[in-house]
Amino acid sequence: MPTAFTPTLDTVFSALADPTRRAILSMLLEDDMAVTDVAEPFDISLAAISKHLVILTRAGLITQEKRGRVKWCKLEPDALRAASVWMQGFGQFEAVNLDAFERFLAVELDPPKAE
Amino acid sequence: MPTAFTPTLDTVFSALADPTRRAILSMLLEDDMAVTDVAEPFDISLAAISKHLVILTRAGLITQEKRGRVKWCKLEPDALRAASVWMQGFGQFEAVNLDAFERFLAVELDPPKAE
DNA sequence: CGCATATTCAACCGACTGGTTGACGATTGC
DNA sequence: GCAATCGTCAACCAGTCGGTTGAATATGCG
Repeated sequence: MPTAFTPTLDTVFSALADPTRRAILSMLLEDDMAVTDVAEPFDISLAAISKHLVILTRAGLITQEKRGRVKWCKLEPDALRAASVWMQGFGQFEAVNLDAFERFLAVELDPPKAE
Repeated sequence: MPTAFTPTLDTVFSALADPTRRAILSMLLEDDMAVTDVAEPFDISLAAISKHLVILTRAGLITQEKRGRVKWCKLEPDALRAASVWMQGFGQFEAVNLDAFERFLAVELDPPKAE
């Protein structure tokens, strides 16, 4: 049974490290999809896709809901927040010599625009 | 020899997927460090740390410069930009909140500091 | 009911990972 | 010169990863 997974930076970053999984996430940005439809554009087996979806689920990046015999995959972008925050701790790295907390405040007051 | 590494999302995310490597990056936020000093707080061999530093270098997250017999490690936070932008595509996470920052502190700045 | 569809399970495979140890080249300092 | 220090290299190991195939489990449909 799906015990309550507690996504960590480890699981999130390693889930994101695979290009197939990132592509799946991008697809789910458009809309929820069934497992078979997720698999369709890829050249690998359905079982392999199923495993990727398990990994994304354990990372909290998607949820899956079974309706009838179809399992729908839904993006959960909130799971990226902790990782994003972690990275932003490094992002504002100007010449100023800020410690981690000051840097965080700077990010919070003036969030970087993803250009 | 400055082999032109072309850091990809793959290399960056998989570099970030390891807690030891994230801890190293956090340590380098404070200041540049020699390899031996990077290794000091960890319970693993110097050779293992050296391998981690190679992975961080190939991801573009740090650079290393040898002065005398000491090799200095320097954080290169710009390498996070592409990954950060990619993640921003999924969530309009507005300004980060304090909960998220506390998780950042608890999880990532917890590991032992090198003095 | 019986068959097709949707998805996972189980076993297996080769490649990669993170770790070890010991030897090694380079540099420093007595 | 010689010994200690800094860091990497090479070989090895156990475990994980991404993939396969084939069987199994649900569910829907005619």
